[in-house]
Amino acid sequence: MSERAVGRLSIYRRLLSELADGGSQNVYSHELAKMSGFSAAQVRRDLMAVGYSGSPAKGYGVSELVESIGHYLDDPVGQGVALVGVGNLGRAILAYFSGRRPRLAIVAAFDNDPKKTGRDFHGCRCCDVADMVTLIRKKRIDVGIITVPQFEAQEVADLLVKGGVRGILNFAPATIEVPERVYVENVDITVSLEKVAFFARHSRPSNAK
Amino acid sequence: MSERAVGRLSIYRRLLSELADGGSQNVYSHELAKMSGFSAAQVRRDLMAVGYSGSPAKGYGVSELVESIGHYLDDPVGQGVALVGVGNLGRAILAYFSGRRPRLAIVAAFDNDPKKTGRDFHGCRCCDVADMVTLIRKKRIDVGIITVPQFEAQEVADLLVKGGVRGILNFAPATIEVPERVYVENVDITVSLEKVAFFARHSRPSNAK
DNA sequence: TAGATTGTTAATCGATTAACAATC
DNA sequence: TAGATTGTTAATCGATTAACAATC
Repeated sequence: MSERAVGRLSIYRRLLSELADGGSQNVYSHELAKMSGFSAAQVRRDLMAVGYSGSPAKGYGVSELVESIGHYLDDPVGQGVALVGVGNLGRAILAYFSGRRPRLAIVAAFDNDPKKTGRDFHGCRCCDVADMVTLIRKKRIDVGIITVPQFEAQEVADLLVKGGVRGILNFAPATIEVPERVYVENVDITVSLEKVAFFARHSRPSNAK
Repeated sequence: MSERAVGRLSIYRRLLSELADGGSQNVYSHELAKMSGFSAAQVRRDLMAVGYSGSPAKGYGVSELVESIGHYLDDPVGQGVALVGVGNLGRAILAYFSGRRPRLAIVAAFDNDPKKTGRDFHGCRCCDVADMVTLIRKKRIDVGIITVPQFEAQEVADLLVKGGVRGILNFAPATIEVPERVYVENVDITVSLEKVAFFARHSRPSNAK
């Protein structure tokens, strides 16, 4: 499955959860298409991939579909996440994920500022970066989030990899080098803003992501 | 030019600036390839697109290339940016962009919390959302950044569009509807984290973005 | 010149879209 | 049945990669 497809599944899940909260039982592909901005054919192909079948009469069952996507995306046991760098951005992410996904929870936060270590941030204890490798191993953490300044990112990535993390979400504006087996997703806010500024001036491409 | 290509140009510019700071005069495509993670052929094609030619003998001139990319990406007059939602994430972005890009500066911040309005955050005055449309028009703001909670995003987007913004960078986990002429880029942290978690477990695709 | 790099075209690859038979 | 929707294949589209002549 492609990176983009996984991203779309994640979006469908959010939309379906909202529908479920609103009391909807069933949904058609063209309705999900309207809400998500993707084509109806795209939606059908994606849902087919998760192994849940709809019916021409009723479309897709909302709650069953949420469950199927969960089966597909989530680890059955659950994956622990470590966040490194408890600045404004780090705290924003901690606040947002607090208690939201039991199967993908931020279970440890790290910083090297003694004013922050030992304290709790949005229900997550902040530990010293010096203890990171040990704690990642102990808590069997699988995913790391880097929210430190640019020139500390590589060092943090090395420690995460040393601890055994297999995926990294990197918010630092830096290209980090990791072994091939480790998956890295870069979220570079400068890049995103410059893209928006550019296409605000030029006639944009399709735009529906 | 494609969305991805613009993103790559933004990354090249950051890398080239770092090279210039380090005193480098020239750079070869394969060196930029190594640093960025893209292929050398890709780098050459991208640089060709901005209209700057290298030479087989010396490669590309670092400072000239930074300038050429700037000519291509940046508006000659400069574009103003408005940020809406001065929470942790909003403040992180304000701090990061403060004084960084003169041609793409955040010139106004908005919130509806009276505890925040009237104060300065990282050199940017926070105004009331009620004054947003007027101020966007007055300051000729071109780009909006949405860092408000999920269910306020559409309302904020409507106001940004009403003010005349042509591009929106949306950090809220919500699909916002805007007129076709407005370019929207969504940065959904949940989607990114779920992607990383998924590919941490499965053998990832190419991974070089 | 020889060797490496650039600019540019052709081939490949993958993802999206369109079309349509099967299904309720 | 008729009509709409789903599942699935074929056609299209675009971007990336590979190849190579031109250049220093």
